[in-house]
Amino acid sequence: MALSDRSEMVGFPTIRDEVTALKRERTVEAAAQLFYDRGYEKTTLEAVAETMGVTKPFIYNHFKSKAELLADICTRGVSASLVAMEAALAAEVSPTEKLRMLSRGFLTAVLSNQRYIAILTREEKSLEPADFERLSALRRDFDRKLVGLLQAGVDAGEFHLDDPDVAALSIGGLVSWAYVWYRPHGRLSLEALADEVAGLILAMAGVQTPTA
Amino acid sequence: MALSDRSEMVGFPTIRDEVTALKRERTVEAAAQLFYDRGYEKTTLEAVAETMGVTKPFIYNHFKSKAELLADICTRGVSASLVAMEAALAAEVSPTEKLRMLSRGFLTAVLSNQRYIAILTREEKSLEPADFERLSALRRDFDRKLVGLLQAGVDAGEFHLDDPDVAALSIGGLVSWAYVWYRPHGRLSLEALADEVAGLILAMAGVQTPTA
DNA sequence: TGGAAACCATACTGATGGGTATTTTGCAAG
DNA sequence: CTTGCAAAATACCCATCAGTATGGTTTCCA
Repeated sequence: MALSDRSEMVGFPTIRDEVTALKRERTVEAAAQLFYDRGYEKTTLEAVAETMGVTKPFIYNHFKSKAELLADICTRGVSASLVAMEAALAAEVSPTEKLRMLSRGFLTAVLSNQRYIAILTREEKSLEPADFERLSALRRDFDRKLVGLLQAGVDAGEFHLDDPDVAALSIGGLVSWAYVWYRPHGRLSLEALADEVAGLILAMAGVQTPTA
Repeated sequence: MALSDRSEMVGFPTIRDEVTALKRERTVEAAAQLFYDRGYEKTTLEAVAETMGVTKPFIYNHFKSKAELLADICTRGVSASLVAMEAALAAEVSPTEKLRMLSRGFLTAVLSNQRYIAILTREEKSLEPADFERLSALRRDFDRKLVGLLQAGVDAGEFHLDDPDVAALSIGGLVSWAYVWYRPHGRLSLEALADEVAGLILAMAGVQTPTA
């Protein structure tokens, strides 16, 4: 109502918006930690608020429902994976090197978003139908692109695969499942792990290079 | 109290016990279907009872809590996987053939227990701590045995792997994740799928056999 | 410095659902 | 037919929690 309504000046004002964004971010982080540790349905928004030192209405000022918070969390892991996919596909290298890049980038995306990936996997039934559909579409997009990459490698004579569809699903599963067993301070660094896994995936694709 | 108390005559009486077992089994099946479709926390025991044409106390006559029902469901998938593992290890064949047997058997176990595996993966946070620990131990046992098999293959010069631990986790993930994408009446039969996946896993292990 | 608006806390509501006390039913033996 | 018992149904309790109405407090600007 006020004349000095800033919300119309798109792209301009910031301080306030940045504060708002920060609060959203902190809320997502706190919620993700608890959803990851205890599960979505067993986590109350009051518990989330408590770990942040605020109360429930604080959350409702930034998210319209618990499910919206969940959707925000779930979107992150999928988006990161898709970014890795796009980066690999955009590189001007052979299919073999694209698959290596993808494997490393995808695993890195999954593991540096471990909580978010875990929550998506476990709690997808709690998403609003619209969000569920949106995320499913992103996953299908990822799978489609992976099949395309594998097929290109087969056509180029670099990969040897009977069935690129099954291979794509297998690779997707191998990497996606890593959220289950990965521990941040384990024996191998994320880098070393990414190299190992990329080697396994290339071997699976039938690339004619004996294991490094 | 009655003199003719049959419950003491272990190994004998059956009809009544079989009826009880049947009721438990039907309850588990109905619950698994709903837990799988809607999620554990979003499924009420009343809904489970309704699909069976009974009411809630019926369930409480056979299970002491909702969590016990969940534990029963979750145990099935892990047990089936372990059976497949034992069968492969017991066979008197080369590591390569053991790994092929294991791959086929493990995938078959996962996919013919698709609902149970999905529920275990998604709802493990809702298990009683004791059940969670018991199932975690079974999974660790499975992983340990898989590492052992891979190491034996490396030692025999049949497999070529830098890091059997990472390879074991990768194989475990590849197969376990299949519950996500498998559809019973899809393009490939379970048999054909098992062959495909076994081929991919052998390639990943560095077995020197060009893809079939 | 005044004033308003955004923001957040306190306190509440309403519905849901796990679990149970009590009653009823049905079956089996006498 | 009747008595007895197991098992299931009806009806209930109560703790929990998503979401909200209201009132105080800080912040931002004139």
